Amino acid sequence: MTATAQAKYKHQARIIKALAHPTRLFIVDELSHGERCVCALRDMIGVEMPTVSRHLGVLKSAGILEDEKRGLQVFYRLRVPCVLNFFKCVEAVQRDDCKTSKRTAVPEARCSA
Amino acid sequence: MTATAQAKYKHQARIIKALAHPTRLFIVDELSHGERCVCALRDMIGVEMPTVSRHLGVLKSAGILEDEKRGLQVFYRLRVPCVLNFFKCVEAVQRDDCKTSKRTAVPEARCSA
DNA sequence: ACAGTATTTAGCAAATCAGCTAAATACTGG
DNA sequence: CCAGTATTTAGCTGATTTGCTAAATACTGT
Repeated sequence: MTATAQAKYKHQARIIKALAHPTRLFIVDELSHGERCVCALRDMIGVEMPTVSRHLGVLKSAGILEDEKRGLQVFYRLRVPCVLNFFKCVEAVQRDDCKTSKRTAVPEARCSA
Repeated sequence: MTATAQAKYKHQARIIKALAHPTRLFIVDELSHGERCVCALRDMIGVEMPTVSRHLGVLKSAGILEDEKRGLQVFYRLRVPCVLNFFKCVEAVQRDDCKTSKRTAVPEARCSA
């Protein structure tokens, strides 16, 4: 593996790693319905504010979210909605279908994410 | 967040976390071209065999890879090819486009992963 | 300016992860 | 069965991550 390839995978891993946490997946899922302030997310998730803030920071610095301060509150929203499609593929992994094998006549449409 | 929702996100996070490492991304990318034995991957990656084996184990137990032993060698292949589409979306995050904003006339096709 | 609210930053302890070496396991050929 | 090769498992150390509390920062309304 060349040095440039290694740098590429490292950068990509950082983005995927930002999604690799239950709380952050919930946040992304929730923000797919529209922007939310930190306090609203904290109420839904049920952890302390600093913890939510840190998770949001991870997603933001990965480039997945963007924020906007309005008054006292900071609102976060999805910056790159295509991450929602990750869910479809993850479900495919869970369902045990969408395999390479030809014998399963699984419609590729369901596995496109 | 309900207990069942929490369990769902936890399981999904485990799958995504399996992909969240440069070496494992390389492995997935490489296996998109066909099955490979552990020794071939080790040569390409340049780390010790046990390390490669561990990475493969992580991907396998997440349900992303499957393996088949033939003689002395173990061959790994993608079990759920849709994970390859992750790369497209990750590139979109890197490119800074595919945003929610309407002003960028970005074709959604490129952002579908 | 002050008091109060929303958020972030700092710093700590527990848990998890990544790579290594050494040892165990699985298979092949003689 | 024995020697040799491919792979996995165990066990260690250092680095990273997570969630917490306490403190700092940013803004609003009076």
